Amino acid sequence: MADKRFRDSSGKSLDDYPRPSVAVDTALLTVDPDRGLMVLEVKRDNTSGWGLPGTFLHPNERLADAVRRSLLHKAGVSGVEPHQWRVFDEPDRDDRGWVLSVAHWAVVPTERLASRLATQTRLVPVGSPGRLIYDHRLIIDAAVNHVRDCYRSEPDPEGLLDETFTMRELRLLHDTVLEHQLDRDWFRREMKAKLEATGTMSVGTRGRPAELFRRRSTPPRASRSS
Amino acid sequence: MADKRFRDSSGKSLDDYPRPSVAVDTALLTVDPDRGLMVLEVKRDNTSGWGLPGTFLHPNERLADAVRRSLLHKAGVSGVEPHQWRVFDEPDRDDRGWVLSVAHWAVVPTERLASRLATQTRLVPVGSPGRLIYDHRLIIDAAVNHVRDCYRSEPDPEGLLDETFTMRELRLLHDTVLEHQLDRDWFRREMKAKLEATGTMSVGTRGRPAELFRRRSTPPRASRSS
DNA sequence: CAAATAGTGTCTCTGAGACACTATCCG
DNA sequence: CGGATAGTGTCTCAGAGACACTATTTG
Repeated sequence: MADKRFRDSSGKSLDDYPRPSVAVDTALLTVDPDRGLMVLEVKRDNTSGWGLPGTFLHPNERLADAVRRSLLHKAGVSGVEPHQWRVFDEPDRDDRGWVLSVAHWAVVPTERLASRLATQTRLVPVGSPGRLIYDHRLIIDAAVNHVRDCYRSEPDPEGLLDETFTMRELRLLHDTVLEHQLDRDWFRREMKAKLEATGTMSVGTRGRPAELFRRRSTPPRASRSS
Repeated sequence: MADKRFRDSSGKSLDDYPRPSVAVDTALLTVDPDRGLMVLEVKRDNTSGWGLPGTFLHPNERLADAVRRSLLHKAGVSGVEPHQWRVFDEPDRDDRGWVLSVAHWAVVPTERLASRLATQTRLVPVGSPGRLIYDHRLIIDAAVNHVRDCYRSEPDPEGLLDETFTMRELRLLHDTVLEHQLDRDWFRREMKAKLEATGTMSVGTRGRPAELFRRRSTPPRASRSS
């Protein structure tokens, strides 16, 4: 990249142009077994209403780090692996000035939200996110589409289940994400090839014990710690 | 978006943070019937070597407009509908300072490149783009993958052919883009349902005249992002 | 034992892909 | 006419989906 090739025909270079502010906004989803996909919203300061968590990019900060910081500070949520979506660049989308927003999405197991700031945040079904500005509704919809796409063919790609799980647990999760019941036989055939058998069996479950599986040994998503 | 919700816990607001420079870089592809997918590179000022065309975002400019401007000024190419890909945000990726780059891709019919600045630009096969910096190679690869994905199921979604065309012309284009010969029968069955028949026939072609088709009347590409 | 769930075998029917045949142009 | 391409009909075989049956647990 480097060098002067960005000088335009009038000879201007890097420092001659005003710069936009850059922000990140994130649709953080989770799965409620009963209510389906849920999105986290945060109370907006000095305003009535709710919105997606976001923040301005700090100097030399990575976008993914800004996302994690905003979720931690605004919602008390950690252990997030954000996915970048797209940049919103309408010049007048923010009345404070020229602000580009890089939209992100992420999914976490519901347990990760146990620590969330109860008065500052709320979890609502993705289908009825309340009154939000245009951008934010698009981000939620894109997040939902992405997650559904992922869960159509891969076993729990976002790691919402524990390390090992039964076929039934996996299928019920996919049922919830995709909002319709998947065929039991097809699901087993399709997913078995993409999982590792552990050899051990579930105990204490109703009915015949089921074999426990684990995700194919892709290093189970780095930075999953605290 | 608006409002003070971006103030962080220390009460800082929009104007208190240094801002990054924002640039756009574009992999502009075209199809050479003999050499396959080609990418346009521009000579870099004050440096030996070639790179993808790019520019800094002007005040209040849309990203897509910056892409069009850079392609027009640096390569003499017009009529481009850019697709946004992703943001490169490594803090030290540019040695002039903190520069975010929004990568884009686009495809144009080869005729559009007739006007290009011959000494300033070159067209090279996507498989051997020469020595480029890391970012740029990724952008080219992503562009190629996107284009191939598009052409797997939809008839000439990027509008590389004229308004009407024969099945054969369409299939040869897809063959070139996908780099393997598609089955004639399958291709016809699959694509016919997604095209409009014109009723008129090709003339002057070798063999039996073929029916001319046109793309389904979707308004021929309004500004789409993402 | 009844209910619930796991695991496996098998049947069917659709649709992708392959092939074949006819039609119609150019030279 | 011969070569090339268009257009359409038909055959086959794999795989999705449905169904059935057995196994093994809990209550």
